[in-house]
Amino acid sequence: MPELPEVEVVRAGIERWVSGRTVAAVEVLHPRAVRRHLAGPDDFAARLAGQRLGVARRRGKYLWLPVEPAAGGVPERAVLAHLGMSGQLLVQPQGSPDEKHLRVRVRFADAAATELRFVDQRTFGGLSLHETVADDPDGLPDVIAHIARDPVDPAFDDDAFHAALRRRRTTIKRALLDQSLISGVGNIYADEALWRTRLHYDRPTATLTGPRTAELLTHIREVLNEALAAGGTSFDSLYVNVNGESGYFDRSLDAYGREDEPCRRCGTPIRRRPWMNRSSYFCPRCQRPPRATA
DNA sequence: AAAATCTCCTGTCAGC
DNA sequence: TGCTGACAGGAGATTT
Repeated sequence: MPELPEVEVVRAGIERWVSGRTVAAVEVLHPRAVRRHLAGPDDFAARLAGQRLGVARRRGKYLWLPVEPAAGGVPERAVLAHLGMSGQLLVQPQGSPDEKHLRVRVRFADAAATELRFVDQRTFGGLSLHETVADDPDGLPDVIAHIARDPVDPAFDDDAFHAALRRRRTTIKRALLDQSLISGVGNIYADEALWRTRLHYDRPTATLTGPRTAELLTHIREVLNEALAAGGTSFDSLYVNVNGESGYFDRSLDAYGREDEPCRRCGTPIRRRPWMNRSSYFCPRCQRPPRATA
């Protein structure tokens, strides 16, 4: 459920409360939470101890903390975090009761009486330590080099995105969820952006014109920025910022989760369709299905 | 080789 | 009351 706006809210909280601090000790309470760290939980904890963490960065739904190099220069390692479906990064007072699904605890070597906690009910998310892409000033972890830039990144290439859509033999919502084409968009904001653009989720990407792709990108950016301003979207208490608070963008959703409720443009009841082991919400009048799909 | 499908995981809720 | 199954769904792994 955390998509770009939710992860960005968390990133900002981590930057404020964690960046610049030095790790004292790491406690892994569930090995699955560090499974992407192939050398194992003990190695993860040992390599992190004593390291000073730099400014928190984000690409799409991934966020990371560069490990500050001892001798200056660009970072060579970074702590990568992905929230998966239900992951939370919380900054909590030391000694406050452990959360039920606490997976990793990071203590710091300073006087601030807070610690970083990774809490994850479904353990789809996790933490890991990686080498960075050579000479990357932000310390991009090598394992996410294949993740495309996200649409709020100034370096996102709109024309290249359109060319990629034309080249692909797939449908638009699949493409929006493909993080190697555009990152940060998940099921909720894909449905919202498609509704705003009046595009059906099964529209073949090869049929999109330049102006139509441009419109879609505009709406994607708008919905992401509006959600960010609202502190993110939350349907339950699973998505929270580092202080445990939920955003309120769910009140502003036009399509997602609104089955049988009237379309805010035309009044037609919003429909839900099973789609790729999840759901697609759309207005059957504003978002007409493509003519020639099988 | 690109595209589609499978799979991991735990909790909630509807229905009986 | 308690069981069952559907659903939530990101993204790497596997299959087509």
